[in-house]
Amino acid sequence: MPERPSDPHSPRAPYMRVLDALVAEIEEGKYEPGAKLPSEPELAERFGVARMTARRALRELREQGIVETEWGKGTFVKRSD
Amino acid sequence: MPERPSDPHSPRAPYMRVLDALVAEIEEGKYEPGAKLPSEPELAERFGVARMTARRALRELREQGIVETEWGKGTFVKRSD
Amino acid sequence: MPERPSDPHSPRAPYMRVLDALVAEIEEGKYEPGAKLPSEPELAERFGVARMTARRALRELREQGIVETEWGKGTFVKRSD
Amino acid sequence: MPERPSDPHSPRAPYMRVLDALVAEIEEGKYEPGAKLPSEPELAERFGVARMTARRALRELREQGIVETEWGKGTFVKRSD
DNA sequence: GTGGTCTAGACCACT
DNA sequence: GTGGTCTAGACCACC
Repeated sequence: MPERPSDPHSPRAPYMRVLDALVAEIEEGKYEPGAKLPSEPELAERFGVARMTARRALRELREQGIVETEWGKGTFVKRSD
Repeated sequence: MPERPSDPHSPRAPYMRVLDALVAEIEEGKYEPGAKLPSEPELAERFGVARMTARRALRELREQGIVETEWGKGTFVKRSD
Repeated sequence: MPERPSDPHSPRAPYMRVLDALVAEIEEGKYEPGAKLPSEPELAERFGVARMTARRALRELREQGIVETEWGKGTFVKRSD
Repeated sequence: MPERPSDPHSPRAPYMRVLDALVAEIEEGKYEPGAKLPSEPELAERFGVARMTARRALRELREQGIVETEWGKGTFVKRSD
């Protein structure tokens, strides 16, 4: 449950828009546990942001324990939810 | 299977982990001058990395003058330390 | 299935046994045009030969224009049969 | 797509083809001292090789002291020729 | 957006 | 059966 409504009145960093969208899609089950998220370039293009921004969103997801990243392979939704 | 093939948060890149381990073992005398190091596939399996990563560590050892590589034979600890 | 029985009386180089078997399988359609042949280690194990022997058979197939090899990818049955 | 990504029968490995071409262009003055070489992905596409192969050629140029690489910026022809 | 590192797998050249 | 090179793609650290 997103306790983070994207309030257009409160300035919100672009990476949070990506983050929120990914969190929502994971919760909706679009990306099931174990599934691979889109690559950084794909996320960047899809959300119309710089690659750094996509990376930052993924890092946030990682630090929140929602996904796991494996070098050279990709970023995956954690199974141990 | 290695539980965590490589931790992106680790302060040292995977190839440095392999490098450090080999340097330590050579210094400890596990591999004496003239001795043959394990083959690249063996190192890869032992450290849970791709062969290219094992190769990267061996290249570093070679450039540091610690080992010598002979085509089709293997990598050996240098005698002229 | 092998229409080229390996006659123990006529001395036949080991690589030719592999070669004959592969030619037969390609003609039988086991490997269709564009299909990937087994890798060198796989052929070596399957026929109980050294890897060099498997390689030599593949090279022969290549020189006969039956297959094409792409570096880093594999060996494939030619489409322009 | 490149018609023949790399010919295994070629006397020179693919990375040497890239290396030779770059050396020639630098000597011809196409890239003057201080100039930036094309990026790795660009070289890879131009020569029809994998990025690692383009990198291999650049590494050779670097070790020969012909170019310098700056992190996150690019590879440049050395001024102190 | 670059160069740096990594995965996983293939074939090549040589001993 | 080793080290050498290659493919095709990923993420990382830095500018």
